[in-house]
Amino acid sequence: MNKKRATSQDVARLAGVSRTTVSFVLNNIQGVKISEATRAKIHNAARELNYLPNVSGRKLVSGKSNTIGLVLLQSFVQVQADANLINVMLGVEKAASEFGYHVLLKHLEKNVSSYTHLIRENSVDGIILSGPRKDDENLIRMYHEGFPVVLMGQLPGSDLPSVDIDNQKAAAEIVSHLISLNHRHIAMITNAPIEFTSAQQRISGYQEALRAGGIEPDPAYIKAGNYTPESGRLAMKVLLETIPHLSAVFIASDVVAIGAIQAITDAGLRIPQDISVAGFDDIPLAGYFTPPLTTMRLPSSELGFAAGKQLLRILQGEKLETTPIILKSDLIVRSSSLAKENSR
Amino acid sequence: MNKKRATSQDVARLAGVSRTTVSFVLNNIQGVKISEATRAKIHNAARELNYLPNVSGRKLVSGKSNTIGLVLLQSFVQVQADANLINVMLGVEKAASEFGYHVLLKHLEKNVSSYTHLIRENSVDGIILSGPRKDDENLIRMYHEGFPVVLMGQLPGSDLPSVDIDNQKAAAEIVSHLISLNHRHIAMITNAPIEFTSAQQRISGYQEALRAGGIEPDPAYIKAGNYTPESGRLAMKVLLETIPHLSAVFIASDVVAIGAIQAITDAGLRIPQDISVAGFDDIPLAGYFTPPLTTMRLPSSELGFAAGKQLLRILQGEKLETTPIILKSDLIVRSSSLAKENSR
DNA sequence: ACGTGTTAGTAACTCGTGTTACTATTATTA
DNA sequence: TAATAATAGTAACACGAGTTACTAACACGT
Repeated sequence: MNKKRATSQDVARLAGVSRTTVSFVLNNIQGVKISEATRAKIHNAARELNYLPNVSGRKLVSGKSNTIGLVLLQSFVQVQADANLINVMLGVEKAASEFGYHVLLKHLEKNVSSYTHLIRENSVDGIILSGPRKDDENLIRMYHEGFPVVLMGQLPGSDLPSVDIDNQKAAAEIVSHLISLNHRHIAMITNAPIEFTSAQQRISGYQEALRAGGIEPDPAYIKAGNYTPESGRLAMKVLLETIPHLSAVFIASDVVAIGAIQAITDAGLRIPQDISVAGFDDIPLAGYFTPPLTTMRLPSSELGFAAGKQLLRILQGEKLETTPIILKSDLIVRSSSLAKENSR
Repeated sequence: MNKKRATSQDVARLAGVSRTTVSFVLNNIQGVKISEATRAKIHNAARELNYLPNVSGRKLVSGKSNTIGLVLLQSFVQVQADANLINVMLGVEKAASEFGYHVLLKHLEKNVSSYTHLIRENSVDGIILSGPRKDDENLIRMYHEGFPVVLMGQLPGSDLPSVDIDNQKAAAEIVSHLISLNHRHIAMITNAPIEFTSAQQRISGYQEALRAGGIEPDPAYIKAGNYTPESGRLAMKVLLETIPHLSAVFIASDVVAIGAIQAITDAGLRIPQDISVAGFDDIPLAGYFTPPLTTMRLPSSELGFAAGKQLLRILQGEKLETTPIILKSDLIVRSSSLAKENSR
């Protein structure tokens, strides 16, 4: 059935040389003298036998796996709702394959610290951790023991290498946009439960922008979403019922926003004439919402690519400053936000 | 910096036994007599040293990598637009981890046959191929040489193991739904360029349903989409301009559908009063379109899980019939489809 | 006392590769 | 011509496990 795959021994035999020479030639080792003639013989033999080095053997001696782990700690719903995640993953994969690395995918909803196994058993050389949790004391210890890790998203108070967007600044920017349209009563729905770092940072940005615009933030204006459209619908319903004069809402996730939009429409209000809506993420469908959604575009595949590259640098032994890499996001203005008439 | 990880030799030394004994005990080999006392000593030593077997060493002798490859052949836009893909991926990962396998992720937009390397160099034991191309003659040869492969989606005319939905039946089902609502002039927009198998199968289903309803299919009623909302918008625009009496449209992708919906709305027509719309996929946002979209729900994570499980069965040496595994999809009726008044 | 079994364990080999240290041959120089 | 250097290549070891074939020690029955 399955023909035995050729080993370097087979190549050596066919070329009439030693295995050592084969290794030297095929790996193109510098500073070793081998005649052009034998080199050619070896290359021919390798081609004829369809030889590919067995990675296990190679790994064993090198101690490296040439593989990086991409570990997703998000819950299943969270992963499902994150339309940008696939881009992040492909970005990581792209960075890895440019360096000749493979990507091992791991989803750990529970048993959250078992990713350490991956490194300790030498399945991967390093890990990109998406969705790190604050309560993961394991992680910081690992890092200080020298485990190569790069975080997607930040862990406040730690000095681990990370790649992220500036959530606070991005949130501030889009809320400023709403303020510049004369809105004063601006509510917010978070992307995630408020204990999550990204939610907190986006809240901070929202508050920062309000203060900069001379508006005192009111906690009652903030409701928590949890990734899903339904959570947005419910949060928006509450906001509409409890906040008078509401004229704009910033929803820190496009997916949550579509639920909020439905709640607004169901309440008989028009977007943007009665209420302006701004989202966050710029998922591929955002431009096709009713109405098309003003939002912040995140550089998702760039995030993945940067994280991959950063990890590979670490693996290559480069010493690099541990300042987080922050990529910038762009305000995309569409028709869901509109200058407020003085009426309402 | 990075403390050397313990080897089985270290464990043996600490327990005062030979490495062989350590291997026997930790792998719980049946039919080997080792006293309870030594067993305990070894387990204690292993725990104390935090011992994990190095996979490279293990792979080398076993010839197995305990890893399966998940290879995506879709183009970047195709991946981005496929909101269900992430579920498929997690489904595969779940199946793999239940069997103690890892998942290697590979995206090959070009250089499409280089996935064979993965197996030949022993990086993975088998492959799940998502988005197989018909022109990949490589693939069939590989399969007959005994390479373990499972396809996501079918390759017509081949007998490779595959996991898929019944595209034709699902399309027929949703078109029948439209017919049951008295629609007679039903157009279609494909999910992908028509050379793609899934597009062809869905077209067949559409035509089958029409014929079953006593309607002769008209090629002019079919336009091709290419994964994106924009392609749906353009296709729908053409349909609206060229097809008289049009009262319903089946769009074989929810993402493409949202573009079509925009085109319909832009033309001043109402959904579903003027035109009924049905999609395909039931992406998480489909219930929040304006109006909520009637569509077919695909068992995406089940597809991934089934594919993973099937591959693992093959790797376990089970001989199984090569009939494709077909999972069923469900009609989800929402408000974008409505019975036709006799007026229009 | 002798052979036979059983128990508890180990030495030595294997997997496929990378790499160090060494040798045999030929060419060059004093 | 003898000493030296350069060239072309190899033997032997290492990596960390799994596994086969073997042995030493003791118990048992006759």
